[in-house]
Amino acid sequence: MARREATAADVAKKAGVSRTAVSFVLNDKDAGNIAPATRERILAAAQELGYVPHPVARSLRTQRTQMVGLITDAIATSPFAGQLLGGAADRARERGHLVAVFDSQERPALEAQAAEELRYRRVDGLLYAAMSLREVGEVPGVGLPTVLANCYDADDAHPSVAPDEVRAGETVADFLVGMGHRDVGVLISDLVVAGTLRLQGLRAGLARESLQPKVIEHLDDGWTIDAGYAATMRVLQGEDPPTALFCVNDRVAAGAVLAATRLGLDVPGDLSVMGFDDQEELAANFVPGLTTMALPHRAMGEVAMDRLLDAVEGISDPGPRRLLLESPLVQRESVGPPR
Amino acid sequence: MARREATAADVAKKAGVSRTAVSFVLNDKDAGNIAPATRERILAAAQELGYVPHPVARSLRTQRTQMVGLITDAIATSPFAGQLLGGAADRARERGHLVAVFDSQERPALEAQAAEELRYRRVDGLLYAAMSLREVGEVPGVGLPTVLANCYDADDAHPSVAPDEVRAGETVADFLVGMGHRDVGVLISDLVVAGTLRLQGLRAGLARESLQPKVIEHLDDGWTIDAGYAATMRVLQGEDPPTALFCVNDRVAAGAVLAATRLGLDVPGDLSVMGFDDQEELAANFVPGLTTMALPHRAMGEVAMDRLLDAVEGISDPGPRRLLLESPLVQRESVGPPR
DNA sequence: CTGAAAGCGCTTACAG
DNA sequence: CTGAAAGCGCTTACAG
Repeated sequence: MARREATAADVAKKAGVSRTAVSFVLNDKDAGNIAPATRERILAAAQELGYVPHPVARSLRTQRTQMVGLITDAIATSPFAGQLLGGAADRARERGHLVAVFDSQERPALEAQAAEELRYRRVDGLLYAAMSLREVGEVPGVGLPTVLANCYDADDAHPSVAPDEVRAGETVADFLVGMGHRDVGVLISDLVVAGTLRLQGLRAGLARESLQPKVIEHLDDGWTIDAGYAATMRVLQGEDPPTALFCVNDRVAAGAVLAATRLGLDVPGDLSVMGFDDQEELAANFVPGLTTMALPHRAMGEVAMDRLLDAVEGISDPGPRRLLLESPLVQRESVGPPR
Repeated sequence: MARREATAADVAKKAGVSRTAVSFVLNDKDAGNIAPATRERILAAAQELGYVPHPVARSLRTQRTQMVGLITDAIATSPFAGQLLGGAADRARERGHLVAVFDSQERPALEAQAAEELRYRRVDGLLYAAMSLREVGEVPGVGLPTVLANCYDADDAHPSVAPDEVRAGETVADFLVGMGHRDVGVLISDLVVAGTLRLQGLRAGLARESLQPKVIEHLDDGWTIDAGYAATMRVLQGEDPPTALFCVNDRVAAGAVLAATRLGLDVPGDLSVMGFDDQEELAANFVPGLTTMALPHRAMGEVAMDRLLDAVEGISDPGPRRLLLESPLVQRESVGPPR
């Protein structure tokens, strides 16, 4: 442990060459410059000494840290943060970059501060990840390559990756109609832009069959279990309730199932409940299991990181500024044909 | 933007001093070495040029990166990852350190690889965070200061921070007994060590009142909503069911409420349900809201990071190797007096 | 084909 | 009280 790590100089000495030669060979810049025999000698020496270039020294020289910053608004509270972050971190590691994480805890002032701190640390690029889809205002770009995940800026100044929420809404409409439903209720609030887009898609899908939502019940505050519960109670106690309920997310859907259960109704026999998000530990494990749209959280993280590293490495990005990813439908037990 | 950032040399020139003097003043090492007037001149010049020392260059010189690595086993899937990670990252930032995150995705092989990669990157220390309490085997320490959060190694080779699960179990027992319950059922599995400890605490607490668990129902597989649902169905359909159910976590408790509801029972009127974890978006928003033990996830992250940075900075740590944190009881609506 | 030298930007013994 | 110099470990134009 006290033993000093080997440096390029040690390798050079052992191989009987200059440090230049060592650097060339280890960075594969030796094309036609180093004799094959010398090359072998250097490689052997490096291997024997367990030599790996010192990344800090290299960074100082190359002006690259092989490190990107990830700024997120709510890592602490979102059930999805993990997937997006995991996807981004995995991809970064595969491409030789470290990920430094900052959580602004929904305080925008901290975001600017985080960007500044990361720029000062000389990260190579910045990834902004929002935990619920939204349009962001000013992005503190601070002159670094920047990509947005699960959010976008109004003028598409930065490349972004987000789910195709409208398309997902259409998929839900097609699915419910295909199942035989014509009376579809909606539990929603437009607090978050994703809600508006999902409803827009649902409407478009229903419209193709000359249908429209039967009731649209506004959630009290937030997309929570209890808000879904309360809204469902109102819908089911109204007259001529719908046969299917489109819920803006899985927590609201869970609340809907809970309410129906409390009223002695069977899901999906008496009421089909459609969720959204395929939330970890919730959708698959509810009783009945929730049929839902699985948002591509991990893929968003991966694709966004790829776009960012492409920019960092100067690879041109021919994709659209705002890239929309599709969501797969996950069929479980909470949706069935109407009775 | 094309403008080069100011360096210490620029500041020195502007202030008419040497780079040595600049470094001394900016690092507060000028005690009795630099004339006050000179000091002022240097500070003014630095301010004017917006000079901040280049962290990479500093790292190369000081052999410190002001960066710690956080290795976690399941950031992607745990609802708690965020709080722990957020607490740790916040504290690190306050103390001038960046946090590089690695997710091993429950593949132990990746953990060793992550530790190796982080050592290579010259992080100053390593924090291991497990998403459910467990005893870890070999910790790839790789010779760096290392602290464990929400886990510990058998021989306490590294400092660790974890919740006092036994104590929490006792608290639950006291609470339920104080509420008037004498027939307490338990929904548990010993898949995770926390379950065993919680039950141990509950037993100890009940024993003080000469009571013991009335039924102990083993969960099918995992601490999930559906497992809690199935176990509760078995308990409630048995003869002479308990008046209160101690659930090993909030998801199991949610399943218990769901099952009771499906049987037409009222919670807490007919059955009190006690959860564990105060899980984000679940405990507070279930109907009824879950009474539960709030594990100190954020505090664990903060305390673990503090212990780590103390070690990195050579501050002696007088605390116990294995530090146990208390969990507060959060009272909501799912527990009441028995009828 | 190969190596001596400069330089990335900083900190810190050391000499005055 | 102050500054010249070495050195952290690397990469890369440049000269041979």
